[in-house]
Amino acid sequence: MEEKRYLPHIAYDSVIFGFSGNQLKILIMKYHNTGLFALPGGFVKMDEDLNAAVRRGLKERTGLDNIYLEQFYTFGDVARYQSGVMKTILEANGYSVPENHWMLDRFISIAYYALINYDKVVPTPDALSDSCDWYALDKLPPLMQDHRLIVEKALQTLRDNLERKLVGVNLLPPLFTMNELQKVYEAILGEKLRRTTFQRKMLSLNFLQRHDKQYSGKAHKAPYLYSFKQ
Amino acid sequence: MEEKRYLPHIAYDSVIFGFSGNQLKILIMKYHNTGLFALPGGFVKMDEDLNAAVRRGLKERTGLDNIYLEQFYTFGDVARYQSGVMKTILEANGYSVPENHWMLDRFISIAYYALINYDKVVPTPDALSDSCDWYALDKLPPLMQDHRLIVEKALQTLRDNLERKLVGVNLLPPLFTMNELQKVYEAILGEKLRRTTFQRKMLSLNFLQRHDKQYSGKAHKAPYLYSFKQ
DNA sequence: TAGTTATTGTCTCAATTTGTGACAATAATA
DNA sequence: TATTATTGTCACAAATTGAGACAATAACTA
Repeated sequence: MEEKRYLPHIAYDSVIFGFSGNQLKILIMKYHNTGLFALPGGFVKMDEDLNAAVRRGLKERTGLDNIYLEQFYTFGDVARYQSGVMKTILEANGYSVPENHWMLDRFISIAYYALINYDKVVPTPDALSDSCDWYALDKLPPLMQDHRLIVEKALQTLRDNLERKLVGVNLLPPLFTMNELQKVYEAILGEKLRRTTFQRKMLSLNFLQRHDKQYSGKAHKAPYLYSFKQ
Repeated sequence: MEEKRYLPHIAYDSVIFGFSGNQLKILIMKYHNTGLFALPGGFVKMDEDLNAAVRRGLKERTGLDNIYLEQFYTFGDVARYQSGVMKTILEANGYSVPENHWMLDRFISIAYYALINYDKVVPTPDALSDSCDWYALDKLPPLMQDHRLIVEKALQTLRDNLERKLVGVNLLPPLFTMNELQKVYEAILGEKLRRTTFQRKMLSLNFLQRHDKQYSGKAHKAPYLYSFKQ
């Protein structure tokens, strides 16, 4: 936490989405000895691109490179600045915090969301936290500061983008069935979709490559596997 | 330009769209004695909400409150920081600039676009610039730093949002004809639209309130005037 | 081995939306 | 009174989407 290395007043927060058990989940950090839950976030080094800083943090939390990442909003209200919270966290970790410590200042935060393959992730806490875990969106713990709002805006943006881009595939492994893709869409949109209409729509977009069938061992017809073209 | 009053490293830029002569235009500042053109922008006071700072700047440049405003991206690459440019501008205005002046630091910039009624605006330069003028999008002067990129991303976002929200009306006066609205859409999308389809679409959205006809003095049927509901 | 079960791929038809042109209505002009 | 330019609306075709039907099939059951 060397003071001079980071841009003051500037932070980022990331809403990292994964898909498991037919549910949309996100990664949440829990800070040492405080009961405080927060989104994974961090600071930008003096000579580092903003996007690079976020990818660096993502790599540390998930072990993954080349993550689908999108910036969606910058939160800049004065009210989000509560120096007491940061002080609590730092002191719970044994730091003695001078009044004018840079981490107690007001921050604006650039928020990103990421879509990753749940199975590939090894959630990893940082120095200040004792866990980094998946939480289903409807079972989030109380989050510190305005992080709840950030999550909601991330989900809203993801929904909006889902209809324009084919981002849903980033939550799945390279090969997936049409039904799995539909479940992802249903989890994101929060509504049931019609099987035939969904399949027709997806295929008409010409972004899916069909592969061999997947024999699941279940007593029914085996579905095709698909991958995302390009 | 009192140093302590602004958050360091943080700026905003605004792409202010207006509609005139069937063209989309934006406001561009020209700095004193430098030949440099730039987007209107500014800094955030220590105790000021980010959005409030942008509205404050908008008010100064246009004279307007209650502007339709949307944040669309935060630019945070290291490469956008060119201390030489800022130094040139400051020195051309007679400031003597110490090496470590806060305005020469690296900045990240939160970019917004605004939609306003062209006729209501009184473009007003700031202390460092000698003009603030409308430029058609296809006749922009060379812009400093990455401002060209910011404009392009603003236009892209505006296009994307046009299909989801009914933002186009913000570029028109309170009462407008269907044809005027169509011209706005065509200017934003950069393509001709079909009259009947456009009219049917707009009316089906149920956001338009029909008023009396507008007698223009032209030799043809007078069109209805519309306003935006709510 | 033949029937059963659950799910899948595909097809069909209806309903809705969009593309395209036609045409009468109308405000000012000649 | 005819002409002109544009508008509001309608009609029909084309395309897309909604909703269900049904045969195909992988594994299980008996």
